[in-house]
Amino acid sequence: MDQYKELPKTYNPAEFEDRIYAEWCEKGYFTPDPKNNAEHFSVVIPPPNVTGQLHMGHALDETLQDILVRYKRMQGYNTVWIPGTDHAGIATQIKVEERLREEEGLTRYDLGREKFLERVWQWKDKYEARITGQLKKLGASCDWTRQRFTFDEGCSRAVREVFVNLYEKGLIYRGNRIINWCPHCITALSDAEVEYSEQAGFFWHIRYPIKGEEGHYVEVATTRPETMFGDTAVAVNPNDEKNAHLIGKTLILPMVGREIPVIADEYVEIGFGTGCVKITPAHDPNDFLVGQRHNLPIIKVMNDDATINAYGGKYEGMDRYAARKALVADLETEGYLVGTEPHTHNVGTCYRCRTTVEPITSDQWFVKMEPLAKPALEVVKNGKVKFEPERFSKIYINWMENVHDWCISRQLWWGHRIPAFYCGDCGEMTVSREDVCKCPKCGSVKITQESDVLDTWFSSALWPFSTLGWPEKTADLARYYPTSVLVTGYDIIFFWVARMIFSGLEQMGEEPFHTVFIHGLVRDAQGRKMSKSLGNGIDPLEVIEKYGADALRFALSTGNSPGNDMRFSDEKMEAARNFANKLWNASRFVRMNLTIDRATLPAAQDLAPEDKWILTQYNQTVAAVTSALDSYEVGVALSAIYDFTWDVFCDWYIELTKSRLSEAGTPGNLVAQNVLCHVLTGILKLLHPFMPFITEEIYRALPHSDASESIVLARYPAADAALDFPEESQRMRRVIDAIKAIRLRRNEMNVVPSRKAKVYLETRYPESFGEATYAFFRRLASASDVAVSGAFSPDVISADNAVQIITDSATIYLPMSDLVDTEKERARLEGEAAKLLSEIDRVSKKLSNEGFVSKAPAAVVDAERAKLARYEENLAGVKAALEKLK
RNA sequence: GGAGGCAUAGCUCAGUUGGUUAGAGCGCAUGCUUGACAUGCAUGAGGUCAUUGGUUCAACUCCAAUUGUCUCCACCA
Repeated sequence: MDQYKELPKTYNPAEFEDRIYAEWCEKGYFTPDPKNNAEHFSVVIPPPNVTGQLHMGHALDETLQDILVRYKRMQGYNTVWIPGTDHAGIATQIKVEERLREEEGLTRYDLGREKFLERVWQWKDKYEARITGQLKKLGASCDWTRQRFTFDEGCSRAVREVFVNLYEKGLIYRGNRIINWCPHCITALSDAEVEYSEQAGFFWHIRYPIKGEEGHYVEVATTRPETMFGDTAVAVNPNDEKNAHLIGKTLILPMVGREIPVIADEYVEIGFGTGCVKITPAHDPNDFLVGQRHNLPIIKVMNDDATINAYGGKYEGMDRYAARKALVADLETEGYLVGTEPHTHNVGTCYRCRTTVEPITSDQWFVKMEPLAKPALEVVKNGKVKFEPERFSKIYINWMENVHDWCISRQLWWGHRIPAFYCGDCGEMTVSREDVCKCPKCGSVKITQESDVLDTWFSSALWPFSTLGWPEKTADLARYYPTSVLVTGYDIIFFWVARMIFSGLEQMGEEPFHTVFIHGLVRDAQGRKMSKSLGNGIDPLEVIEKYGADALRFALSTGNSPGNDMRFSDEKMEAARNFANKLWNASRFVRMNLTIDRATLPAAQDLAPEDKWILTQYNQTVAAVTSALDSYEVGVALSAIYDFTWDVFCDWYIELTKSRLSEAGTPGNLVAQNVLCHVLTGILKLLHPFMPFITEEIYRALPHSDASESIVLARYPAADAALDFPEESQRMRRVIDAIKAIRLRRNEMNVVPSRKAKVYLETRYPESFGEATYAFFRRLASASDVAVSGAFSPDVISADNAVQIITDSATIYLPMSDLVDTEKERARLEGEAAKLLSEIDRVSKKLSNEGFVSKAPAAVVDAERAKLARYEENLAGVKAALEKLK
């Protein structure tokens, strides 16, 4: 066998991980065979932003996806995982601008739109390459022949198509509405892009003089006094007895001198503050609505960079905060300031640059959400799209039910330019799939394209079908849409998942995926969010370098339960690496004992009891792992593999085979080799989706009987009823229990392993303790010899010359009387008897409960009865032992 | 204001439809170079499963309330 080779003495992932990944790519394993007519399993990657590099959150996301993808691929599905990156409009533009400023002292305006965009494309190429490199390091089995970018030609065509579609249906409109404005990024933001944070501020109480009533004022309170330049009314609640008389009066805006009316609107809460609210339609979303109801003028007092404009009079040109300070001082001097009180409130900030956003009226493009939200709600409510875990569907529904129209225009340069064209002569606007050079209305060629670009999430929303070639009717689209599962963190349900769902439904008429598998955040060892500002981020590449990609993947998937955050620590990495090392060494041991060059599972009649036992355990593990993976319980699946590998296979089965392995050339030796090989190969396959590299490396070194040259293509194990041997498993269980009991007693008595003692086994199950098992006692229980009998006569072994151990299936005597303190021994036995008595009491009470016996399932009742019998038997044994002791 | 999560061993966390004596990793203790692994082997100590009540023959598990804690959404000038 040509792949057959030695495993190096130490586990050194760096030695083989890159090499193996390169081979996988070269062989094209990740590109699905077009002739494979099996059911499809398709996944699109949540495209990482080309702003930088992958962090631990990405590593978790990709690991989970790769586990599912590899699992399904091994199960024979026509599997594809489409990789790609996101152009990340604002985020990337900010990064490039920052670098431009730092390195060349330039702004984007210095370069101009075209030159600046060239720089961004250069940046994109660099970081996209870096990200794909990281994905490969991690072992992600993406189909790189299908790699995409949200701003590539195909995606751009898709974006344009969707935009025009929605526009033609009246679902995209242009309007002057209040939006969130980031004065630093100089662009509009959608609601989702605003993050609120508590900030300390003040309530300024200001009085507005009533016209014609010298000495009378209306008092209002505000947290943003500088917006008063844009006040166009003061509102009171018409049902407010205290203030109703003010309605219809005219006020004079202090410092400005403009006259504004007092209006009635129920939006004002009676009893809160003075009950009088200044209305600034241009700078507050609620005031904007009030303004619409009362046809109030909209006076915008700020420029795009949040400096005050001409409406601010002498404050013109000042920054909003400087103007606020100056204005408050002036109001105080002039006697308009009634008071200042500290106030903490939630302030909206830009999710990219943290600048406080300014609500501002502006001409922007919007997507009308109501008609889109309806079907998007429906598919989640009727289960066509399932969230895993289910609770996230509530969060989704709650958001979708309260969604506002989506502001999609951004005053940026980096992004999909809105396909609206304006005629310089007649002012006609044309929205078109093709670039417009001539005005369709007046024929003028003075055409300019809308300079705004689209929200980056507009293109990500199309990702599940734009990556498959839409709007072309491609084979991929027919085969892989809808995709099978979307894996992502709960933090982008609104930004992305929701928008993909309504976009998919609207454009494709079908939901973009059936399942949304949500995971939590990766936190640091103290449970804090990893962030740049805290500097507690951990670079996945550094971890891979130190421990290997497999260990990183293991650490990220073990103990991970869907939707829950997890902590990441060095400790976890060490545990992961130790497991990899364990597997490596166990494999090395198996490998060095092999003489066969092809493993085949022996016929049942040739198998030893321990073989049947391990096969049964293995089979149960396979069933547990597949069922866990089928329900996205990645952590549960992995822990089943871990336990089986370490505790069952390594700690027991390998030990149990050692005597047969030492007898070269015997039939038993060959059987042991074959079973070892079979089970180890099975472990590798079960584990491959989680730890792809080490499993591949070992797989190639084993003489397994699979036809496939790579474990990537091997068939995932399936539970097999023919491998269940309950009878033999039970027998083996008794032997193992006896060995453990002996070890325990010896340990309690501080007997060193080198001191051997004969084991006398008194048992009702002599068939469980056949001569073949004696070697196990010698090897694993420090037995010098073994004798088995239904009952030993007192002249063979008696209590005063032996330690007695009572187990469920045997009474064991160890002739080590010199080590026994009779008093201690009696105390121990009495303690055991007491414990058994209390258990017997508990169980018999349960069994004498009429309700339990009649209503509980028969199997449960039977189990309790068996338990009672066992306890009673053990108690009799303990009592007999006590008897003998005196 | 609305919604949701979490609360289990010293620490970090599992516990898949209610049913053995509630598990793991790390840490701790004791003993071991027992044919691969000290990144190891063996053995052990350690938990009233936050509190209270309810449903049930049976509750760590389901329901309600309470307390603590974290998060999301909305946002009152």
